Amino acid sequence: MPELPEVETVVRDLRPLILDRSIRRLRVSRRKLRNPWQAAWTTPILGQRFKALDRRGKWIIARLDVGALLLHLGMTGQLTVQPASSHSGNHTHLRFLLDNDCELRFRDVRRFGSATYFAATADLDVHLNVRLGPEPFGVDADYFRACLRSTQRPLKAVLLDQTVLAGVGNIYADEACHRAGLHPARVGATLSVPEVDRLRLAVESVLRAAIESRGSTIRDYIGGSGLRGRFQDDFAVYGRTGRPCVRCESLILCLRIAGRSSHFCPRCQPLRPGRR
DNA sequence: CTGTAATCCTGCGAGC
DNA sequence: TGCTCGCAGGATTACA
Repeated sequence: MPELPEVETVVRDLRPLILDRSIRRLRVSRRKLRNPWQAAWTTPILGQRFKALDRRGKWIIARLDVGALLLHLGMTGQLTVQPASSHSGNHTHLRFLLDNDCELRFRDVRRFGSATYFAATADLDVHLNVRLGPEPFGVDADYFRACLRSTQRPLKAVLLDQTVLAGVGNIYADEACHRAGLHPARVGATLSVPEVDRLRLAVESVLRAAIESRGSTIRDYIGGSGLRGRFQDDFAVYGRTGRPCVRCESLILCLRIAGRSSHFCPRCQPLRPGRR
């Protein structure tokens, strides 16, 4: 669920709520996340303070005095700070009690999320760098052109590939293709240089706009302070199958591309490059 | 090597 | 109303 704009919003929300706060206690549910929390990680983090909160792609890095926590929200993850006395919903898997009687809570219905403690931040950097390409802002034009020129995969698959760009998911891949006027099934290598450049700028602009709106809430997503996002109101194609294109009024179609539902306007985003 | 499909999990809406 | 089916924002692995 959460893609880059949602994760960025969570991180921004949480910074003033947890930085320089120490961890008094950690409670772990018995249900296992994708990477089950190891009992051996609990004692080392007790008493430590949150020193920084960063985002890399869709990953959240909470740096402690020693080492760091690496979190991923998966499809339904929620990371919030609430008074420790308040009711924590079901599927709350981690509860970090802070020194101000608030709790940092990790809730995840589908349990596709993960939380890991790295005692050595060098290990964490390696872990991230082998999985992730550059952040999708200010991307080098030659790099992105090379990524597309060398592949037979559809655009949709390239945009979802975290080793090409870190942070784009299904929603923003579709929205970026629409902004660029490119069909999501177009094969990467068939794009002209201006088309590739258009796509790179479209990705950047849609992500910036979504961050401005605190991300998109379809169902589960909430920010670190519990607020919903607003960008779902600005979707041009995602989840708008059968409704008119906001630009040309053609009906939005939905196809399965690269294993994911992909929404596009057949007129604004022709599969065969015609005049446009 | 490159690209696609199955897998992990729960909840919800559509359709019968 | 109640049931089953298919699908959902992600990442990893296993396979063609």
